[in-house]
Amino acid sequence: MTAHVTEGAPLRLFNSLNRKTEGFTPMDPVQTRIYSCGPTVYNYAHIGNLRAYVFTDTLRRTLNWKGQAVKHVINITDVGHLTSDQDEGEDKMELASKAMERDIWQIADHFTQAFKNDLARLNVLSPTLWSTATDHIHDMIAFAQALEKAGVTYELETGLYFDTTKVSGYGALALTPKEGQAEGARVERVEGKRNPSDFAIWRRSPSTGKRQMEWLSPWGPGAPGWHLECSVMSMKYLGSRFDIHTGGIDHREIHHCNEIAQNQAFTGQTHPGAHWWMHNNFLIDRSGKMSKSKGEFATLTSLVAKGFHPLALRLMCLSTHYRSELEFSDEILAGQLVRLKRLVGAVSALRQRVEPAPWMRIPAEIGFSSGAAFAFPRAILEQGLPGAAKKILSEFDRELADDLMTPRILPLLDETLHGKMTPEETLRVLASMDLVLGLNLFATRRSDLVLRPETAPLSAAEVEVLMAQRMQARSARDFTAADRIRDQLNAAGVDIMDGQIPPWEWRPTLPVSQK
RNA sequence: GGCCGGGUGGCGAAGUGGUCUAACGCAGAGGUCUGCAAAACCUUCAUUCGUGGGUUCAAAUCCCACCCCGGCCUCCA
Repeated sequence: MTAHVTEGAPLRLFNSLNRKTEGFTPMDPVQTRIYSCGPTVYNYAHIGNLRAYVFTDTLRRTLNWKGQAVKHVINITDVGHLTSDQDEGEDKMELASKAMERDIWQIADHFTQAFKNDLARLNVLSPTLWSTATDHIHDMIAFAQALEKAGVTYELETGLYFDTTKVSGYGALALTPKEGQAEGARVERVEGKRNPSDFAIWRRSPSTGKRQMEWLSPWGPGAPGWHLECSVMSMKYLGSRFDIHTGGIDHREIHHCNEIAQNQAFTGQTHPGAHWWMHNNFLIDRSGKMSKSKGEFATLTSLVAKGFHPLALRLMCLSTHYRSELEFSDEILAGQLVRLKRLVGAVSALRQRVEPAPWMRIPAEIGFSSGAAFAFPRAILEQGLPGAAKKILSEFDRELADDLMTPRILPLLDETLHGKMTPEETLRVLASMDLVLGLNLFATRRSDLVLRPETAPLSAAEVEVLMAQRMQARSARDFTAADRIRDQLNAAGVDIMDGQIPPWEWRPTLPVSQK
């Protein structure tokens, strides 16, 4: 086999460290190492959480598409962290455990599975490795001991703390001056902390009670600080220096600064660990349903219950650059679903006109990838394509290479469909693009995207009965009766499409019901 | 309060000095098709870029002020 590197525009990625878009050069010429901050599994992921993994997946697929294999690690935080700095020391995991009347390990397992299931529904490829925090407690203790030995820690009643003045350039990633921050403005101070930015490495269990999750340590029974696990697990699996660390933009100012400080103290070097620190922006819901603390938030499951297919959310995420805020509403999502239905419908129509061929196996095979480059599948798909196809693919490549400009890539799908290529050429171009977009255009039929809203007043069987009655009326040219049934079905959230297969479909539920 | 980022058509969203009378999608409008619709397809849809000043031959893009929105300073994607 020839080289793994595929020709194309040089990949440029935005690095939060210097807030600049830089040319990407992997440390290992054929494999890129990526670590993504994963969820704390004390509740279901809301759709804003999920945006982060669609971003990470797009990054990873882009590297694969451009010829890089990836070693991708996502962590699962199954250790509870404080809901507040109150002394009770109740943490999210413990609270969930009480609320659901199940032990904390069951809680973690339940929400871990739910999270992985959400990612699968969004067609997010599995990472090379899932890394669970509780599997690495002793690694964390050893790491914390090393920090202690390096002289960057101090002990308080509440645990072991990191002295952020002991590393040079603390907080550089945050771009904020250490002075002028209003410590205590919104937070209860931890008594004895030397600097406002100091953070816990090990949280000692309160003397008043035992946590469900606690471990013995040189600092007494307790639990590791949240920032510790990412340093430990990324270093364990990807080495003390790796290529890219991703996370939500809310991690940029604190969590990742702390992680960098730990990495620097541990290695005794100024290198932050990862070369690129990349952050996705938030998904904004003006209706205020993105706040877990208010108890109500949109999950993928709640969208499905309204009749929205998960891939519509994926398309929605891709319609905006990952560093921009994305406005969310059911209406916007409904628009994305329409767009996706049209794309899938167009692909299906083209497939009717093309003889089955070996290359058609490629889209499905990608789903099993745990990090391999897409050089081979791309070569198969793109072999012998005409100049027009090469041109549009190179534009696709150019936009993708420019810090993952997915919003400028989506129009190329339409351009490809409207182009002058043969059906097979068109499909092969789309298949190659979909290796990155992950919209699953080839394995999905329009009817797969149509889900019955839970609030629908009719069952599918009841709809079929009414459809048959309407068909009978139409045959008898009794259009008054036929239209009455159609009105009834429309009111029940069913759209009728005579002459199509299938001849009707569910419409997602929108807040203010409209057609 | 401090520090970041943003405000582009009905909605989402590209565009950061001239090719912008501003990509693309959704919605809307007109058309083809249809018993009529729907779906699909075709056409159309911002002389204008939060507000007010300024710089420049030239600004959505640079500068200043103001208004609004988001993030971080606490766990959070």
